[in-house]
Amino acid sequence: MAKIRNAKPKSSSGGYFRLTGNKQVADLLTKAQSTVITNGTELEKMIAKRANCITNLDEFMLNVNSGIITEGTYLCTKKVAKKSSYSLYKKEPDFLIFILTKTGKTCLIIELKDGDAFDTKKSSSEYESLVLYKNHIGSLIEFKTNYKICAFNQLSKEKIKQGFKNEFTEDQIMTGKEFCDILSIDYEEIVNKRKEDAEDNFEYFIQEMTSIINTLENKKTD
DNA sequence: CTAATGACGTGCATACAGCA
DNA sequence: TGCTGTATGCACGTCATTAG
Repeated sequence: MAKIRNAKPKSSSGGYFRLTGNKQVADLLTKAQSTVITNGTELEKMIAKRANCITNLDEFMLNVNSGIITEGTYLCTKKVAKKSSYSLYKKEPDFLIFILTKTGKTCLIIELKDGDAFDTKKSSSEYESLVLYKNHIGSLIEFKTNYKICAFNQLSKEKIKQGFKNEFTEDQIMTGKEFCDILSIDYEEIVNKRKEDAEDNFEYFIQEMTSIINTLENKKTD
């Protein structure tokens, strides 16, 4: 759950205090910033929890190579990939998806983005990292490898493409819905759960601001 | 002139190594 | 073993410079 009211920032909020000159406001902004970060990692966790996950990539590959695993769709998290022999100097993508059918084996390298607006300045380096990893793992496994960028909250591929300054072609772009469909998990359910958080965050934020305003008013009439 | 870009800065979370 | 510092990833921002 990514809720501002539950955020417990560890580092100090000096920057926001400099910005506002009010400790209560600064603390609230710090908690909000903390929650933005949490929300991103939370999304990865929500996906991993609902998908068919691999817990050991090396073991999985052995099972594939020895014919024990022949079919199915499997999700490999960054953490699991990092611990495997397929790790690439801490430059793992967010997810790997392995799709095995009777006709072939595919590995999708996924970079997941929360939100629909991007850090446009980093799109080219994101791209290079994906290509790098594709070449790396592609040379090690007998899968057809492909990289995809996924914008979880943007339904329009054209907008995603634009957001990344056309660094990716349309078939390298995935929406959150497509991503979830591949993994057979419920996109709407995840989106709705996050909307609940948003409602709570709105209420909490307004409530806190109101309370700050009230204390200021009271000081005035003292 | 405007849009894009690179370098840099601020804040926070998390994983992990190294230490006591 | 548990704690702490460090590296990394992510979101968002400024400023100066460059490309068109």
